[in-house]
Amino acid sequence: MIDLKSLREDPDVARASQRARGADPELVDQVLAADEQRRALLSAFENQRAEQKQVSKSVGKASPEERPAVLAHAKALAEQVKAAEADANEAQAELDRLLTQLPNLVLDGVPAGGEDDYVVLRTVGTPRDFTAEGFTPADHLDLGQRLGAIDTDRGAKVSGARFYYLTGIGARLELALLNAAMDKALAAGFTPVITPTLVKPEIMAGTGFLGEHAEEVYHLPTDDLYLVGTSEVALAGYHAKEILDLSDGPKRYAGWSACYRREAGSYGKDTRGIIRVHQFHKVEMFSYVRPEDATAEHERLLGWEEAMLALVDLPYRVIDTAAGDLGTSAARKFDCEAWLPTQERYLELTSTSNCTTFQARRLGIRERTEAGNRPVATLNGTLATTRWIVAILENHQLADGSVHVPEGLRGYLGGLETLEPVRP
RNA sequence: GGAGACGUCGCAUAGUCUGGUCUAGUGCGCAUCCCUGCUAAGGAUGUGAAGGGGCAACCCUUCCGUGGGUUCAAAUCCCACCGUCUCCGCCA
Repeated sequence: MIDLKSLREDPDVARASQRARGADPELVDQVLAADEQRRALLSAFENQRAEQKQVSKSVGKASPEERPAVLAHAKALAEQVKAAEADANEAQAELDRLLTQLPNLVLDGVPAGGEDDYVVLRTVGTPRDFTAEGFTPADHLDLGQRLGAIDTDRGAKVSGARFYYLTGIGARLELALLNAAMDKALAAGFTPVITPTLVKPEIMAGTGFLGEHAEEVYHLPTDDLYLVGTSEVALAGYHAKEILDLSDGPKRYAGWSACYRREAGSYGKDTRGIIRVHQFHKVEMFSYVRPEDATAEHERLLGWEEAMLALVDLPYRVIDTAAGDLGTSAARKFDCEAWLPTQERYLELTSTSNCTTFQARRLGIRERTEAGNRPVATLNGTLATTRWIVAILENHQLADGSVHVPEGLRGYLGGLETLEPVRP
């Protein structure tokens, strides 16, 4: 949710933001109109209510002779107030409805346009030349099956398409990755957290995932709970309705959780292997910072992501996501994409978003300052996910189907240097 | 799953039976000031949140776990839900 007061003062910023996202700038004016309506009806209600309270109070003091007249007056007022309140509530609901449709304001410098209008900030590392090495790389599923690491057939048998088992070295590899990520986070001063993965509607809505992309989220109607698509949700909700003290610097949490995504609307996309799945694990960084520190924190989160990519020795690029491809809550987003040899394309491995005060305002997360309480800024970023296994297997494979273990991970795999196939 | 108790302004607590003077009292804590010749004691004032109006001083509305209801009027009465605790049952 964006700030109504600043929207009133300077609606052009919001209109420009909407245009950059390829969204409708008209929505801004609808919000402003609804706000005006709401304030008018609210004032009317409050004035009537104040009068009613006065009259009501005088009932007790009235003499027996006056009482019937006063009571009648009070009764009439009560009717009016009830109607006025209903009108004011309706106007408030309409404003809320419109306001929650408005996504966060994009920051200056974010490229305008849609999914393909990203800007490449840098490219790090060099993809291997498999032609020069004299063999055709196998894809991650072939490699994973030969290593006895990935079993998508049984995943489909038990749970359906886009489910999988990680077995043997596959399971160990995921634990190694996530443990490495947790260690990195710990070293950077994050508090490790294992989060709930089922959350209440208000938390899911507060993080902005029930807007346009509500279809992506699993919902359990019997209990009215949502399965999180990332621990960002639970970590954003962690301090909901709290007033924080950020005088000692940002509050940083590293969440470890399973993540669930319906992948609605991605039929036929990335159907092979474990690139796009309904359930995976992730270590996620989450920061609560003062609004003026958000941009610097965003750079720091990106830095820690790149350090993780360096640890597993993958070639990647960093992109500045275009406005139209930002989530509802994000004001800016950087993705790190690793090179995927068999598809000759880059694959998103991490994503870090600066949500400015958007989530905090919805969730009621504030900090106390001299000038009063104000919403904080929230940011998130990926440190590792199950998907990283895809890039690690493909980029570090050898001609015989074995896989070289990047040095940074060996300590988490009992010193193992090579993953050996268990079948041809 | 069954039975019961409880949920009040940072913390503690009064108020709920018997609806109106609750504009929610008191203590602690905190802040500012005063007094005091001293690592003490005392005194005064202030002390939450959200929203609205006003150039401003300031005023108004809402909030007593949440949401409904009864009533001219609800912290107080009724209903549902949530949470905490105790006991019993069941089970890891």
